[in-house]
Amino acid sequence: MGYEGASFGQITKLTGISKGSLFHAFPGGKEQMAAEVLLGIDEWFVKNIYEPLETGAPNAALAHMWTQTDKYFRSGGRVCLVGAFALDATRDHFQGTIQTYFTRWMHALTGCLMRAGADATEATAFAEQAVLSIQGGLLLARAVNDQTVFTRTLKRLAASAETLLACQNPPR
Amino acid sequence: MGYEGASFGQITKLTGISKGSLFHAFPGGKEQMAAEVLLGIDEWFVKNIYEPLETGAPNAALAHMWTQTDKYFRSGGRVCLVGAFALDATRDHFQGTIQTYFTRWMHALTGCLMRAGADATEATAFAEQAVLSIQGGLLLARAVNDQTVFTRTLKRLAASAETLLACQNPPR
DNA sequence: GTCTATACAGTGATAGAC
DNA sequence: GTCTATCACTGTATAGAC
Repeated sequence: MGYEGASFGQITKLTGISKGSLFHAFPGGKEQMAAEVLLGIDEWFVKNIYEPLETGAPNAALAHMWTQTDKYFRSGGRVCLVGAFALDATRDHFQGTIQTYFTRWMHALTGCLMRAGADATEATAFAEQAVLSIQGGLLLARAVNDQTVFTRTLKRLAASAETLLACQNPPR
Repeated sequence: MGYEGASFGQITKLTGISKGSLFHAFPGGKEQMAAEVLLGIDEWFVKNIYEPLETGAPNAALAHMWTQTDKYFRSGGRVCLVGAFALDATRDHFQGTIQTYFTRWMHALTGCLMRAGADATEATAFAEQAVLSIQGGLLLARAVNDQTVFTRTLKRLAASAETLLACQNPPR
C-alpha cells in the first residue's frame, strides 16, 4: 500500500492489533514501524545476498543470488518495498537506508564479478543493469499482472552474466 | 508524492487553487484528477512514442524513441507516474490504464524491431527488457540520487538494439 | 468560475481502564 | 500488554455567497 496508504486503520484491520498496542510496541509511530521493517529487509539481504557475494566462491555466490532473489520476491509475486518507497516522497524520510540498500547490492555484485575475472568497467555496468532490471522486472510484472515477466528477467540476467564471464575468461 | 500522498491540502498549497474550485473542475474528486492526468500521459506517449514506432521508418523511429524518452523523463530527473502507481494499491484503481500503457509500448517497439528485420522472439524479449529497464533506471536513479544511472541505461539499450539489428541483418 | 464555510469520516497520537 | 476512549488535525466532499 506504500507508506501513505498503510494507515493505522489498515494495520489494525489486517493484524487485529489495536492502535494502543501498536504505539506501546512502537513509540515512534508509523515512521518507526517503517524503519524497523526496512531494517529487517536489510538484514535479510546482508545475510542472504551481500555477504555470500562478498565472501563466497564467485560462481556459486552468483548462482545463489539468482535463486535467493527469486525466492525473496516470490518469483515476481511480491514487490520491493525499498523500490516502492524510492518512487514517491517517502524516499526523503529514509534516504540513507534506501540508497545503501541499492549501492551495497551493486557494490557486492561488482566485487563478485571481478573476483570471477571480469573487467572492472564491465562488472560495474553489469551490476547496475542487474539491480535496475530486478526492480523494473518486479514493477512491470505487477503492472501487467504477469509474474513470468520477472522470471524471464532473472533468466536473461543469469545468461548475460554467463556471457560476460565467458568472454573475460576465454577458454584456451 | 504518489496517489495517497497527493492530498487536497498539498494540491491547493502548490497550485493556489482552492478545494471548491478543484471540485468544480473535477466533480469526481481525486480519482478523476488522477484519471485525467493518466489520460494526458497516454496521449503524449501515443503521439510521441507509440505512433512513430508503429508507422515511421524503423531505424528513425527507434532513434526518436530514445531521445523522446530521455526528454520526457528529463534525463532521469523525473519519475514515471504510471510506474509509481503500479507499485502500490493505487494500481487496482487504474488497472486497465496502467496495463495498456506498458503493453502498448512493448507491442509498438516489438513491431518496429520486426520491421527493421529482427526475429519475433528476439524482438519481443528486447522490447520487454527495454521497457522494464527504463522503469528500473528511473527508480534506481531516484533511489541513489544520481540521474546518470538513467542516461547510462538508455545508452546501453540503444547499443543493445544496434547489436540486435546488426546480427539479424548481417552485412554481406 | 471562484471563493469561504462547513460537514463529517478518517488520520496519527495519547491517556487511562482493565 | 492489551484494550477503549478521546484528542487535535487533515482528509474528501458539499453548499452557498460573491
